[in-house]
Amino acid sequence: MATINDVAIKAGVSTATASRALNGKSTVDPALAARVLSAAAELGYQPNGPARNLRRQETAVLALIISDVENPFFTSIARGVEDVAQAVGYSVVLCNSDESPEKERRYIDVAIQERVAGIVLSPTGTATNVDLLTARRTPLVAVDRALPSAEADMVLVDTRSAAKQATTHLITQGYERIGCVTGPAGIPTADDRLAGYKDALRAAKRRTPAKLVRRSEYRSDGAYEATIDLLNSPDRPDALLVANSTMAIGVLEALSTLDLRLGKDMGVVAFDDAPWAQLVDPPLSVVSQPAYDIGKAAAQLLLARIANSSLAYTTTTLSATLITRGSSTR
Amino acid sequence: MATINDVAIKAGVSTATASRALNGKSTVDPALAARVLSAAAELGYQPNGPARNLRRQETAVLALIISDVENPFFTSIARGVEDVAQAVGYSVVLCNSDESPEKERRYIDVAIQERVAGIVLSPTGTATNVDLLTARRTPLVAVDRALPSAEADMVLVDTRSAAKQATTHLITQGYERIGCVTGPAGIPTADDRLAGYKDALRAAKRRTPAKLVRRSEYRSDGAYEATIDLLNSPDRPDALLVANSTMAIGVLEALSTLDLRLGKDMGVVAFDDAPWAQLVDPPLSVVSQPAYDIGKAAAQLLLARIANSSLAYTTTTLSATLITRGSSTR
DNA sequence: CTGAAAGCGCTAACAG
DNA sequence: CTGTTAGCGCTTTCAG
Repeated sequence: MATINDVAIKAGVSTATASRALNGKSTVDPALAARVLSAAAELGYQPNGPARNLRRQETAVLALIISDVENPFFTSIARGVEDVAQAVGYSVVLCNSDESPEKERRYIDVAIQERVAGIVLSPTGTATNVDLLTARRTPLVAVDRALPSAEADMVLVDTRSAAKQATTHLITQGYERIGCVTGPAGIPTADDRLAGYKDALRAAKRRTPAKLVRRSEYRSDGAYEATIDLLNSPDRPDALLVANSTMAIGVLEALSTLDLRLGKDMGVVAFDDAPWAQLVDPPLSVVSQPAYDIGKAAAQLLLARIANSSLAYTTTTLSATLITRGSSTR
Repeated sequence: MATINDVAIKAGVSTATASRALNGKSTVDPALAARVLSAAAELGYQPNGPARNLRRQETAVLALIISDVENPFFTSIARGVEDVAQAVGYSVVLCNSDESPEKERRYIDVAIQERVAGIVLSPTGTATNVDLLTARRTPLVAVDRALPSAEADMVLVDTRSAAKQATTHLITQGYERIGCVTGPAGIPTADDRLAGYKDALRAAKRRTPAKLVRRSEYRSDGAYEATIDLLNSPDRPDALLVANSTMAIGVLEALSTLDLRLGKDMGVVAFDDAPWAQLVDPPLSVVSQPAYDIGKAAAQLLLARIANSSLAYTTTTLSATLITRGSSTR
């Protein structure tokens, strides 16, 4: 594999000049630069990234560690990050922690070892440990879920008030016994959405019976089981707030299993406007989160911090939007 | 940031010994090794990846370049690749080419420059150029879509015969005028599925009117437009074969816009068993592809080739399964 | 079993 | 504007 030295020899210059020419430094005689460039092209020269990174002590790579590649919410974030990063010449590598603190931990290690310029992370939960990152002053932006330590920028969604709003909507629509299917305790979004749900019931002077709440992993099969269990309980709810779109799939499957009509027998509002939300009958009411914008904002913050590490840490909170469709109307 | 030299000094040994101990070489006095390890822990030592990679002239990183992160088919492949790679200590970085040959090209360059150990690629189409890779003998496995050059392993699906089978099913169900909504010309899967569709019509001695075929990008909005156009044409079909699940969303939206009943007015079979396929009413008939297994097989082939570059190139073809549900029954 | 020393490919002082 | 040279942090001969 051709090295910069090969290019230099072929162009009849020193490696330093070759390097300068290849990197577009202005301080090179145009004629020499042209020779270098064509020599490089002829040899099919590709710079050696590790060598360059070692020497420069920096890389133009961002790591994006997300908790579930199969969730459209996170892939939208990924596109936001990617678009911003690409525009300024950074590459993005995507890592899937799969809601597993160990995998997350391993990817954080890899990111440190590869000396990425910065990390966008959706923490798996309270077990997330970013001490390594803060100790090393690796730029970090947390998305979707807050980090206990404030040593990072964060881009969040006002998920609690959105949950409250969605629940209030269900109340207004005349549902009497509203339940909630949410994610595991310890995941901020799961807890916040549950809290918002309770806020709404409290504001409406309703009791908030623990019997109407179920938790499971953020997965459709878990949500299916949880919903079946909930709907078979003596005090079956007549509406549900569901904490994400993956879970919504399980919930809707459960309704189908039990032959309950969406909207009429069971009002449903779910977080995340999945691509299929309007295909079910009646269409699914959702809390739409600005996933792409989250990714964009996160990448911008990260790049800003890479450029200037002394910036104050910020928390950006974006708004979610309730979109009411047929599934929450009788 | 602590280097291996700091660790060595703290442990009172040479960097060579520190390196050996850290890498678990057997030829180190256990007592010294222990000293090194604890020194490393105290200093929070993290190896410098670029330096190691530079010296070793190899990395334990695989690149996975897929054409659409938002398509569940590709994210399933990603999980397959990841599970196999993780198990043997390789990391996987995911790159989203977004069906764009330029982005794909850029990511291939990045992968070469970072000297990844190997690449799993779902080519964007005929424009894909892997000459750089073959010239450098970078191990490469193509998934989902064949590469013209045979200088790579491939893991494919018998998509043409699956398309034929699906179309034959629609014929058997009594649909008279079967159309096809597929992807852009030049993308092998789009062309193969169309070819399989034609195979079936020919086998049934039916004419294959070009009027019943529409192409668009592999996206829901494109498929929506294409379907509206198709269904507004004088010879509206009464059934459709749809080339992937992203397009299926657009097709189903179009049916809804035109107030056509799925199954009854318009039979539909789509490729890919998306998570939501059973939620629509009636449930969507699909051609289910073994995406996770594709990823697994691809990673295994890639690792085998990394270990032994002289292996013969292979093409693995997995089978897709037709799953008939309500959307293809009157 | 351990240490000294070389060198992976590149960039950035520093001279000229 | 160009060349020489040092060295990024690590692994790996090669001696001892």
